[in-house]
Amino acid sequence: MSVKAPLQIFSRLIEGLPSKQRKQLLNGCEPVDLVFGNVLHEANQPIRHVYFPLSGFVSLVTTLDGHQPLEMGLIGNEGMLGATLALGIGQAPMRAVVQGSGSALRISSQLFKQELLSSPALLRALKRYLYVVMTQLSQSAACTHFHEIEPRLARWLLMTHDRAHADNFHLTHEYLADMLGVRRSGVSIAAAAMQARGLISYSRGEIHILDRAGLELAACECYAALQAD
Amino acid sequence: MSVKAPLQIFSRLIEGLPSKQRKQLLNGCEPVDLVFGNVLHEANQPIRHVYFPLSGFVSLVTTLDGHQPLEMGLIGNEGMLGATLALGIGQAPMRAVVQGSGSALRISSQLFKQELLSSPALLRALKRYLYVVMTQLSQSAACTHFHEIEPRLARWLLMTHDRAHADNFHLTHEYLADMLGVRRSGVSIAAAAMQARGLISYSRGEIHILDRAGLELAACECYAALQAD
DNA sequence: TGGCTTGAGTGCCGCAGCGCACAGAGCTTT
DNA sequence: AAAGCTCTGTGCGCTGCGGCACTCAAGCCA
Repeated sequence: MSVKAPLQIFSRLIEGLPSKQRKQLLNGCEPVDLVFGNVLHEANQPIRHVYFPLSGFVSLVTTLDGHQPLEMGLIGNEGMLGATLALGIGQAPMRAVVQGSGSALRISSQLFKQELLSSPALLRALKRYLYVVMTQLSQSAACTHFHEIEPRLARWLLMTHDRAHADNFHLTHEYLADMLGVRRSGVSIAAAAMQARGLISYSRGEIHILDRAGLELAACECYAALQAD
Repeated sequence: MSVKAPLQIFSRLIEGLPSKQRKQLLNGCEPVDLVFGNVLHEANQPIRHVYFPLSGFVSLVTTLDGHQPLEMGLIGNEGMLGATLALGIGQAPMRAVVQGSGSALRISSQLFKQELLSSPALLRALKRYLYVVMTQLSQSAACTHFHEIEPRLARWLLMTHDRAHADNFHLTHEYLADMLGVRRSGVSIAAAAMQARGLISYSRGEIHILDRAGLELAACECYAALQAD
C-alpha cells in the first residue's frame, strides 16, 4: 500500500481514456507547476483553465461570511479541477488552493469544452467524477459535524499522504486548523497526541508520516468510506 | 413575498421547458402522493423513479455510522429528485425522505433517460440544477459546522416554509433535531426562544410561522445565500 | 551577534451543545 | 375514567472547542 512509484506520476482520469482521445486531450494540455498557496479557481468566478494534478494537490474550500475557511475536498492525481464544465457551467463552485506543491497538466476551458464534445469517454469520466465529488461532499459534511478533531486530523493527513506521494510535507498547524475549521491550538493538541503515539512527527511545519497503519486506526471511518469512491 | 397561490402548484423545473418538450415529459409522468416519512430513494441504491415535487417536499439526508442522520438538502417544487441520472448514474447519492406530505409528479428512470436524450432543454436544466445542488451542499456543510442551533433552525423553518406553501406544518422537535444533527432538547430550547419572541408557535408537532420577516432576521445569512441559487 | 518572524506549546476562562433523565401536558385508546 | 403514548420543558454534569494571550524555540535577516 505504501509502495510508491515516484518517477511515473500520471493523472488517473486521463489515463483511463482510450488512447486516441487521451492523446488528443494531452495535445491541448500544458504542464504547469503547482505552487503552494496559489489560487487556481475562485468561488463563483469563471474557470480559465482545467487542471489535472499529477504530483501536486489542491484543496477546495468554502468560506462563510466572517468565518475561517473550511475544506470541502482534496484533489490529487485521482481527480481534476473544473469538472463542472461537463455541466456546461463555466464557474467554479468553490475556491481551489494549491495545498501541496507539485505539477499538473492544464488546458484552457475553451479547448477543454471542445474535447468534451469530441470525446465521449472524457465526458463519461467527468460525469462519474462529478457524482463521486457529490457523495464526498455530503460524507465530509457529516464528518465535519459529528467527528472530533483528532480523528478528522488523522483522516486528513491520510488523504494528503495519498496525494502527496511522499511521507513528508509542509503544513503548519495554522493551516491545518483552517482546513478542519477549528482553532490552531486545537490542532496543536491533537497533533501532539498523535506525535506522542509515534504516528507522526513534525517540526516547524514539516510533517512526517511515521506510522500509516496507526493513522488509519486513529482516523474516523470516513477515510475508508471516501476511499471506496 | 408571502402571497401564495395554493391552487396552482407546479414544478418550476418542468415549467421552464419549451412547451413541446414539456408536454412530452409530462406524458411520461404520473401524479403521486408524497406521504410524510416515505423513503423515495435510498442511498447507493438504484433510482426507480424520478420525482418532481409539486406541493410536497423531500429532504436529502446522510447517515454516518452510529450517528443520527443529518440533512443535506431540501427539495420542493423548485427542484427534483434523481438529477444524477443526467450524469448517467442510476444511483441515489443520499437517502430521500418525504418531509412534507403533498403531491409530486414522477416518471420511471427508464422513460426519463429517454426524455433526456430527446430534450436538450431538459438536460440543460438538470445540469444547471446539479450545479446548484453542489454549491448548496458546500454552503450548508459550512453552515452546519459554524452556525449555532437557533439561526440554523430559523433558516430551516424558512426553507420549509418556502416549500410547504403554507404557514403551518407538522414537525416534532425530535424530527427537527435529526435534520439539524443536534439533540432534541437543543431544538426545544431554540424553538422556545423563537416562540417567546413571537416568531413561531407550536404545539405537539404543529408548527405555525407567525412572523416570517422576524425569522429571516433570526436566520443565518445562509438562508439568503441559498435563496440566490 | 542580535533582533525579527514564524511555528508551536500551554493555560485559562467561558460556553454551546451533548448525554441522560425525569416530569408534566395533551391526545388517544380501551 | 383510567391508562398509555407522544411531545415538550427542564435540569445537571460533562466536555470539546472557541477566544485569547503569553511563552518559547527555531530559522531568517541584517
